[in-house]
Amino acid sequence: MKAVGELEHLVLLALLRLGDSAYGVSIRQEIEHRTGRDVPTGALYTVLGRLEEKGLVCGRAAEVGPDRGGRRRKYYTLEPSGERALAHSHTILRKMAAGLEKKIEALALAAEQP
Amino acid sequence: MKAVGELEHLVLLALLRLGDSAYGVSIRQEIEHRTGRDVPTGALYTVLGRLEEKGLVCGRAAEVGPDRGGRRRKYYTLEPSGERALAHSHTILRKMAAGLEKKIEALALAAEQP
DNA sequence: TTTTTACTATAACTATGTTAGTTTGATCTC
DNA sequence: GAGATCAAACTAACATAGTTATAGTAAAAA
Repeated sequence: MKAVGELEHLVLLALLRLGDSAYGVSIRQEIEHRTGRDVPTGALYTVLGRLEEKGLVCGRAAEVGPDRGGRRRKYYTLEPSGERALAHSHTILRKMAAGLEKKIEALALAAEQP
Repeated sequence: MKAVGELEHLVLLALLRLGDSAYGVSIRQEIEHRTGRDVPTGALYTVLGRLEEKGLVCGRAAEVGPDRGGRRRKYYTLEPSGERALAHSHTILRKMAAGLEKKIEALALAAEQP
């Protein structure tokens, strides 16, 4: 099985987290608020489109628009193949980092210092 | 700070693990044995080259050749900026996956079933 | 009817990953 | 000492993933 890219990985995690309420804006916020990683909106929609093409996620337009103004949301959910891809990539990284957690945490702390 | 790619991430983790003894072949084996992810040798050398260009790792040719036959090894070590990049990418992923470990493990187990 | 709000979309580009080889330099066998 | 063969690094061309800058859609508010 193929491993997904870095941003794809984050988006799949966001979908797992958000469940029913995952659409462009909420996905973006979830990633940015939780990790601080900037996700340009264009980047997000292109990866969502590619994940959909690959059959890893499924997107459907909402019945009604947002509370005030605005285009219809498009909600995304994980497909079984998306769950597998996520689990696969996650597992590879976990295995490779196993036992290094302390070291990596020390590096992260060191990087914060002036 | 920029996040590194998926294979770059794995290579940086391998360097942290292997310390002094990291060169093309040992890096490849470390990743494959530990995770099962296939790393074509060509792919590995191109990412090592690119990580070196970016200043995240430092490569030096070994003084002597291998035990029997063969071209000189080129040993790689992490530069401070490489340690920071690794810690950064690792932390983003960790934050995004925090609290989902059980769910992801369940998905991984489900994927193994027939 | 113009502006503002809330959202999705995309083309063109840059960066990362892969494939299918080639090259280098040593040692072994004859 | 002329291949064979081993251990390793390298490369060009291609494929996939990520980013930028910008545009489009649809509704409510002014």
